[in-house]
Amino acid sequence: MNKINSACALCENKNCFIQKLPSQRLSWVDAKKYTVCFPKDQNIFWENAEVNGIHFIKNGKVKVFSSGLNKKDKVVRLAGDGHIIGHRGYGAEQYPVSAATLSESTICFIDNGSLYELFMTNPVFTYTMMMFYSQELRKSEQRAKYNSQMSSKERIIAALLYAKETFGYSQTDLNAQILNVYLTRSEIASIADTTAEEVSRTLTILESEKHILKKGRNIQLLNEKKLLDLIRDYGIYDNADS
Amino acid sequence: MNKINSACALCENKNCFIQKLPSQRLSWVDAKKYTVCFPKDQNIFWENAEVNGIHFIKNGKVKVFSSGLNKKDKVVRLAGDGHIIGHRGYGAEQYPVSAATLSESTICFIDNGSLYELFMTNPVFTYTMMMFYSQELRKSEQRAKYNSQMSSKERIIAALLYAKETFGYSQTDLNAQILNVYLTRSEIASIADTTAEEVSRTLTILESEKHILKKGRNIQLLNEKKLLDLIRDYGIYDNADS
DNA sequence: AAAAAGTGATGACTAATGTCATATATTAAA
DNA sequence: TTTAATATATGACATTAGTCATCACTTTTT
Repeated sequence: MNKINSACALCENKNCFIQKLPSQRLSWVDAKKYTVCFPKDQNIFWENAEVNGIHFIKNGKVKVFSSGLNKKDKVVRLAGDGHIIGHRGYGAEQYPVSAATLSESTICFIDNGSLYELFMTNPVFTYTMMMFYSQELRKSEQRAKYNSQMSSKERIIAALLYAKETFGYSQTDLNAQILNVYLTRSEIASIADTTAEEVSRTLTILESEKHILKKGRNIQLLNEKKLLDLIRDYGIYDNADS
Repeated sequence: MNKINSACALCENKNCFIQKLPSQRLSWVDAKKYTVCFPKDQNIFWENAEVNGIHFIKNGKVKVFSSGLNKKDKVVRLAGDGHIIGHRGYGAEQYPVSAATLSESTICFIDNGSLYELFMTNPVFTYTMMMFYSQELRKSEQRAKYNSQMSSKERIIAALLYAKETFGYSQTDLNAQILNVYLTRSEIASIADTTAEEVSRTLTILESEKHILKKGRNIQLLNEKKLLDLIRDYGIYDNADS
């Protein structure tokens, strides 16, 4: 967790939201931001903690989740390079969710005050940010819709494709389409709104149907298009863009 | 559907978002907006139609819904006086949802171009709007969370309380807490992510438990607090504000 | 290497809730 | 008013998916 600030202008991550600011503004951000490298499986912020700003993922893998009372945690979102986290809390007193790293991750933080200054002086930036929220809202409700209409099997497939969408395939073995993230059965279950047992069973079925291959802790998607076809009726990826 | 424009400055609805603009800006809006009175059960906009702007409910009752393929429509949101509709679509090509009136409603419309001008020249307005989106996102995910953790009975109670939250009680009989909106069993089911039959059954049970009273087409909440207690564990109304 | 902790797979069982069928109200239309 | 159309209530049944229990397999710790 060392502070490792560097100049936004030189940042290799051009998907970052901050890059949408006028370039002369970037050095101002450099002075305000706070960049930290988190090891794997570390909380970035906690549900119900005070909201102090927004986090920008320079690189890494993050899950955003909220805790049910009796039941297990619910993974609300996966986020990777260039994505924002903590924006759900922005404008509220406390975070409605927690965030934790799924792998070592470098994350930049900008505090509320600095953000407000940016928002007040850069209408296009603010507008872009607002459009991002609008899009997130659409996605959230899209997901709510298919959660209520899909079978557990379909939701599990959707969760696998979502993980692929967010983190892509492993770069070590480019030909094999191996998900570039390790998620426990419980975590997949949580994304897919079901139980770990159901995920185990379903993955076994999907493997027997030659849709996936379980490779140790990792999952290979043998035919992404076919998987997509199994759930396409719901129009999930119609307005996908992240 | 007559155009019935009037001055925003004189509008009795002070909850409207437009009222957050500097007062000298309101007459500018007057020239741009388009106010229409819709009869009951009329579509305001359609899913997949081109998005041309945002609608502001001056007064009335509206449901926002999206159509599943095989299954029935899903009610995404209820909206009343002062609420915005169509903001989900803003920034996208097409509306992800439809909106229809549940009662006669007067609705003001502002086109994309005018909105953009407002957003570029009124940072506080834009910021407020962004915070609204942020809040809607929190609510949407809060709802997704409890949809996945509550029983159907609890979700139906939550739907009733949501209708109360949005439209309040009937003004004709102030002492009786009669929901100020008529929703079919199917519509309630759609809000509560269940079936019309389950709603019928559950309402009968809730009546036998003296929590509600079915009065013809309307529903009376006999003890709102008790109903709230039945679902409070989920923290649904913790950050409620609409 | 052995032990312990965590994770995954799978069978048996249960409970919740969706589906279907039918009867009954209620509202709208003829 | 009669008829038709729509909405609601309720029973019987089917099915999905959750729960519990057990075993096997991995990874980490000692």
